[in-house]
Amino acid sequence: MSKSTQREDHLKALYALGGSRDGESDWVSTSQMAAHLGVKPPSVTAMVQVLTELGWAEHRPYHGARLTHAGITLALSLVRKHRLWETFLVDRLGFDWDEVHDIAEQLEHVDSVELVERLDAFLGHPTVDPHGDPIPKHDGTFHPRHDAVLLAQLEPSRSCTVTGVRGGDDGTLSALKKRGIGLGSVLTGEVISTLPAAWLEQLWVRPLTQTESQEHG
Amino acid sequence: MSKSTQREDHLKALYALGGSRDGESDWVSTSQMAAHLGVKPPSVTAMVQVLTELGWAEHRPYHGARLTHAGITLALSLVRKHRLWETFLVDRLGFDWDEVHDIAEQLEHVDSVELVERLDAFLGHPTVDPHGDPIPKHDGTFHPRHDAVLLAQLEPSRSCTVTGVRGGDDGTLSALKKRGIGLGSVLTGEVISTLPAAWLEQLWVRPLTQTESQEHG
DNA sequence: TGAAAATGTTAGGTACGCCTAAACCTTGTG
DNA sequence: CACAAGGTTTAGGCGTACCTAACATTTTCA
Repeated sequence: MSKSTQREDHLKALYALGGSRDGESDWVSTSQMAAHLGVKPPSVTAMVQVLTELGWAEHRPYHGARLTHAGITLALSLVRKHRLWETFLVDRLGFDWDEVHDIAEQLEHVDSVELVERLDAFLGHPTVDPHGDPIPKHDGTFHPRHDAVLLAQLEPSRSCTVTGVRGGDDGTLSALKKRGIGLGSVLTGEVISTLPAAWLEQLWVRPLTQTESQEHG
Repeated sequence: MSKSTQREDHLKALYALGGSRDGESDWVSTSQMAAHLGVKPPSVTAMVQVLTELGWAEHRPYHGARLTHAGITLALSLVRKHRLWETFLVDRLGFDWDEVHDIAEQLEHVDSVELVERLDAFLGHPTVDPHGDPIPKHDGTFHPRHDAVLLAQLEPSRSCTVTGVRGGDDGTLSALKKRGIGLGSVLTGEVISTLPAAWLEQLWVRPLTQTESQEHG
């Protein structure tokens, strides 16, 4: 595809690993990025230097890199594209939520602003993607996530329903599916205690109300 | 995008210029391809040699190149993808038919067989794209084109309706739109005589029956 | 605190796809 | 039938993005 596909991938890695709390992105090491992207650290160093020249990242040698404001804005537009395409693939084409990441990865690099906006409208301006992750709006802001907390933060033995999966690489997603867990699944206290500990930091859930809990025993 | 995007583009150029009558493709010169693709002839020579090694084309130095059977099959699957995406863009996202070529060009390089088949089903297994061009089936065969002939082959002063546009680069398409001509437009003898001669070889039309003609004077 | 271990960057090399310039057919015409 | 004009291929280079190996820095902990 286009020349800038790799730049975009590195930008996204920087966002995926460094996040953006209050418009500031965290420092990320080049080897972290390398692992995330499946390339070797020297390649990342080189690309980070390009991103720096473009004003999308800053690089402190031997310490790491992080996105600038301009970089965050750009990364959010990529995330937006990615999640809109995932929504299309699942809601309209009937893919399972654990199959769509790689395809969306390719679709998100298609270069057309008009396309993204029309896709958004076609999908009815969705606020979350099939993994429950929020879809950034055109201006880069998010729809607020209502009552969701990470499973790890839930009071012990409280029942809840799954509203999202953080990160969401296809490996984890199909593992979840094997256990019969998807968006909207109800998890009771007993079930939760049988889950791999790693998942506690990956599952977004909404605590069930008293009434809802009774329905599920 | 992926490494093979350029190979695919050269393959498509070979198909676009060499066609495929009864499973045989015509010889095409490298400079023709170069002009079509917007690159210089030596680049085409190099790529044609790659396609030859892959078994998708044969190359007679100083004479030209043409697709093998395997190459035709592959080219048809690209054409299929391209036309399905164009159909999606126009029918579902509401683009005009003269805006979609470049976007479809990018979408068609997304690598997923499953995606194409689901898209096809989602669109209701369309047989022609928004330009009226037939969409190859999964097995590489075409739905037969019913009564269509090129405008140049129409009996003089016979009225007809437009069923397709051959080639269909966006320049010609928007010129057509400016004249108010689209799929289904009715052309009378007088109107036809005012059209640029080049279009006579580009417009697929279906002659109107007696009854239909009377409705349009 | 001062190595050893871990991590990060620079150097040098490969593959791909493009370019220009030079060498090479093929062909049409005198 | 030779040779000029045209198009085609080969030769040599450039930019991107990747790699491995060598070098530099930071961190860790004896």
